Amino acid sequence: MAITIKDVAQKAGVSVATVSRVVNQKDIHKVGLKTQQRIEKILKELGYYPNTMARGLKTRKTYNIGVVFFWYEKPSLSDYYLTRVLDGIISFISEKKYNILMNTFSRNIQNEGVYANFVNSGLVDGVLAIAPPVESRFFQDLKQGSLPYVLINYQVNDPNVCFVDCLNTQGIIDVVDHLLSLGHKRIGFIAGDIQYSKNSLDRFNAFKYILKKRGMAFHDDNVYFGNWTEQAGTKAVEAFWKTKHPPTAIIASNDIMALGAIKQLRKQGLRVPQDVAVCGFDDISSDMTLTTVHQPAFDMGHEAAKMLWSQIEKRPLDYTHRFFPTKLVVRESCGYYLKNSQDQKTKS
Amino acid sequence: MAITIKDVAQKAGVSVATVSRVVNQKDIHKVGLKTQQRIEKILKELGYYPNTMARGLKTRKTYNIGVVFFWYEKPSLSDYYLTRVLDGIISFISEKKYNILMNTFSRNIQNEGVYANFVNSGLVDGVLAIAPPVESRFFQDLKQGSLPYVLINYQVNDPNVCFVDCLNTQGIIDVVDHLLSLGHKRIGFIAGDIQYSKNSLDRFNAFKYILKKRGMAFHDDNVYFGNWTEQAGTKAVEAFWKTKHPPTAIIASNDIMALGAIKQLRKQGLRVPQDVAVCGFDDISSDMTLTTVHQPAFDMGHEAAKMLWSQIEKRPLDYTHRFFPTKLVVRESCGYYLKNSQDQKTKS
DNA sequence: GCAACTTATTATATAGTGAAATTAAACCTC
DNA sequence: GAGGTTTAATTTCACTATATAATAAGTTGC
Repeated sequence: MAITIKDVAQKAGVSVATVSRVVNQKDIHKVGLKTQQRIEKILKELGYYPNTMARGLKTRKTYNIGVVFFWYEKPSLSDYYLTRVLDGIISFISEKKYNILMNTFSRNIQNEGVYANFVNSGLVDGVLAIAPPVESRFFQDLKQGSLPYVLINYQVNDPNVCFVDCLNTQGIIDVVDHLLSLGHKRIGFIAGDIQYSKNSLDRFNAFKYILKKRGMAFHDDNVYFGNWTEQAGTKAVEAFWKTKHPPTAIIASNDIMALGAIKQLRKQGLRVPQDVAVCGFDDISSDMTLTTVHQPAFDMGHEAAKMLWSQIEKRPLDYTHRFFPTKLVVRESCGYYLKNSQDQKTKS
Repeated sequence: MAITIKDVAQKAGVSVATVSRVVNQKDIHKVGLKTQQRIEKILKELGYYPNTMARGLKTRKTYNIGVVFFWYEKPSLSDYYLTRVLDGIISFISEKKYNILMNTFSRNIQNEGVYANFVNSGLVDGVLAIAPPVESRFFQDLKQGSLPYVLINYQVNDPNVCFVDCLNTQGIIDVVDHLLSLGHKRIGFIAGDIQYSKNSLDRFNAFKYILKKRGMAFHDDNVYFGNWTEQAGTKAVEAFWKTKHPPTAIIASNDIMALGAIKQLRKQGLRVPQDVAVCGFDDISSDMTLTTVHQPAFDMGHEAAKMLWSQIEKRPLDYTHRFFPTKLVVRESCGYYLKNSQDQKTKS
């Protein structure tokens, strides 16, 4: 059995209240100096560590923050900008002496009650939700609960709800404009899943918007709806090249799908970027040749954590929303100027 | 204020014990069917969720497992095989309905008391430690505590201590033999920090061992002791090329340092692999051209989690140690045959 | 046939669980 | 004895476990 505050009190010949004061250095002026020192000595001798459960029960404070992310086929951090978001969160939160309680839910299966339990069980002081599914039960439970929370990569119209996001629309505009400036007339788009992902929807809408604004036609058969995986990228290329007019450039809603697309293009004997230009989104930096839209994931995680912390500790909040600019990173995968779609030349 | 079991009991006109039985489905035969149904209805109506703190206090069970990793300059998941280890852990643990409580400590600073607090606070049912520092205070606290724990990437002689590791020695032997077979006579070695990392030490010792066994000379000035970072890789190359006899091949103790080395080599006008062959360790797959030793990080994480879970749930444990084989992955960064160190040709 | 006694079922009351807050009390000092 | 300092006792937090009580139905003895 572990040492309790009672044991310490008994050995010191004082009450538990006195020990508690010394341990927490709270109302310490109510404890005499010599008793204080005696208790401190015994604390070390016995190796006492307060029980978090008991303390949490009384104080309603756990120093845990819940971090939730969602998966498609299986939970995974690897294939994702997710890791950098987490790094940002960790860097802020660990400095503030909080723990991170990680939890992950399926994006498709709506486990009734599981979310609510997580939110209402008193295990965490607040929640950071990374790219939660649209219209999800999870989101409802979060709203109904009394816990502070911050959404990452999700925008809400409610001015009271805290979130951080990147400027998806501008990111897509940049990459489309870049491709147009290279002379591309027909751009394929690989979307993430529109149904569950807010980011995906935003990026897709931005794509349609900017095409129209630039006076370009939008072709249904040059769009593929994937699920963020590499396989989705390969499938998209297969689909595009079954149509009469395959694109000369492809924008994928994330880097993973872009890499999948490149793989499939090469398999079909097409060169990147000579035959087809490919761009991604996220900048996961696992491939140093991919043109992509950089998302400042670390900063977003850091800022979200800060927002949550401010709420938990009841500090003044400068803003409830925060948008981060993206940055177009031009690399080799679309670095060529296109005279026309038949005859392609390299730019010196 | 959140709904408590008392509220439910009051509304249902029964005692709290009865409600507890229904909530946990424990000793449920002691509750009449109609009372059961009535309570279940009220449970939903009021939206009751048990308080984890109160429950944990009584039952001594939290359904949290602590995952600890260590950093050098700042906490980070990105630059590492760490992410895959975590994926393995998550994949097992989330299926078992446990939460992951992540905590990270500095490798250099020994924060007295902090580890012990983490181990003894009753917040977690067990601990997974990823590559803990050698001879660390953390390790002592873990041993002294009564929590079950499993070490990842750390071997201990004690048959009662659970750990998983990869076969570092064989990995290094494979890569050395590969380089020797390509004709290299002078191999540089970039070690991780020997002082704090068990893996690093094992790999370095393996390197010395196999050189001797193959009848090759070991040169002190062809060894550099880094700290796993990219910068360490660049520094190593700088150091090697200041000596009289720079190596024709370099083995780095992890991929990050190998990539740093390649960067610096190119900066100095040397070609990889034509002029210098470079190999890494881990297979972080952020660069598809690097020859490296693959470490089955996912499986290791998965297995470690399973071991821990078995201990926590008092299931029979098949073994306390588990070693995973590595696999040499030959890619471009060392793909050439060397006739002699002056005159190099490519193999067709 | 009725009280008394079983036996099984169902519900309640009570005692922890460790720590913190609140209230009460003891102890000085002047 | 007032006033301040220091310590103690008690209650609270939400929940679970254990022991005990109540209830009901059936069985037996006389």
